[in-house]
Amino acid sequence: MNDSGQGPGTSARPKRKDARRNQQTLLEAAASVFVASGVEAPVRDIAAKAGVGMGTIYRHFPTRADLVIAVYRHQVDACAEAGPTLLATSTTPHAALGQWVDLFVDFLVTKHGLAAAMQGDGTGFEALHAYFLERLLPVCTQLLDAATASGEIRSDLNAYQLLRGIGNLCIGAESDPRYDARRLVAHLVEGLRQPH
Amino acid sequence: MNDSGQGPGTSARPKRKDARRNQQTLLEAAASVFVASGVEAPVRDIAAKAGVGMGTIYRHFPTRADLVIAVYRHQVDACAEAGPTLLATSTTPHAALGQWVDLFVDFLVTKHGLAAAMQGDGTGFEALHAYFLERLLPVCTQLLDAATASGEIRSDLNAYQLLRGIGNLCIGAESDPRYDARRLVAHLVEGLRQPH
DNA sequence: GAATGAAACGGAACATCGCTCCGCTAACGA
DNA sequence: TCGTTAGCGGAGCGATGTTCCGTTTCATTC
Repeated sequence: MNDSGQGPGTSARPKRKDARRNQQTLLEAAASVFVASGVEAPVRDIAAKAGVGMGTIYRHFPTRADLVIAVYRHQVDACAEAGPTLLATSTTPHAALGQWVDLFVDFLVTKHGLAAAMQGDGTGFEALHAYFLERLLPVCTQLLDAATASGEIRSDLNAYQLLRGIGNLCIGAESDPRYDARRLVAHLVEGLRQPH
Repeated sequence: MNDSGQGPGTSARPKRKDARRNQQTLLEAAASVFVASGVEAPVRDIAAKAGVGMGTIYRHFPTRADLVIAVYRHQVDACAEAGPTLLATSTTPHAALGQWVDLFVDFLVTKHGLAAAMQGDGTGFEALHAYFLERLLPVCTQLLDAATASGEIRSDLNAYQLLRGIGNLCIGAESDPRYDARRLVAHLVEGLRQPH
């Protein structure tokens, strides 16, 4: 089930050479523009950077969210796969959870505007939210369950709420030196130990 | 310094009767539209609801943020003033902090999109962010200092980071039944007790 | 190596925003 | 009453996401 759930944009590889090349060019251009201007950069900028027309973008990625997903798919997958690994190699489930959360936060904080887009306020990024959830919710659930079972954590918080809380805490972290999302998240995770 | 820092939009009351009436009408229309469609509702909708032209809105409130501030000024002020009161009447500073945070969260969660707008991602709501900070940062600092002095809290988190974290956690809370911002914030505040 | 059908492209065009500008209206003081 | 001018209204501008369709280019067939 590793590659079957691919969303639109990267699922069926196009037949024609130019189409495949354009898709690759677009992914690279988008990644570059995202780094420079954030995830909410104008679509025109990405098209210009890639040297293609608007229509080409929307042909390959019907939605901006699809493009964002395609760009970050590998990293999200890596984060998802790190969960079980950490659980197996860490000293305790709680330590594994902490390290995994750090991984996730590092990912979000270094992607300009990604956290904000992910929580989508009707800006057309709902698909992005759904994708993150689909990939990371099972992993987070597994880690949380393990930590709960080991008695290290006593909390009525489920994985969805934790994930969402972490995502929220990361919003705007990349553009505000006074704000340290990592520390806030650490405090939140620390709070899991106390019941209510 | 309580009323001197009033922002644009409500400071100098206009001379002409129609202008004053329009300002009042606009505030009511805006409040109504904010409830129905959220804080990010199109300016045109508010103008239509108030039965005035676009120019009239921007004459009274140079920026969308100014309008939002004007609409919620009273409630923000009430929240700010509740801080010292709670500190005086509560059993412990930590209890006061908890109650005050609950107040703040309740306010944010019941205002559609306000939390998201407040953290402003360059959508022109920076003034809103600044206003909240100006009003609430001193109060939060006072509460946090008191709780720290009483030894109930040991944390290197400053008031800005706490406020911002709370604001972030409230984003999207009003439109997602699976997400309970109050509980997340409670966990965060609980985490303040643990150093690092 | 043409011819041809379809896939893919490009960018003009449309809808929707926030916000500005300026000709016109009507409130107010003399 | 009447002139001044604060205030009004909404067309218009620039930016943005998205769609649409005529044109180009590839892959296949003869």
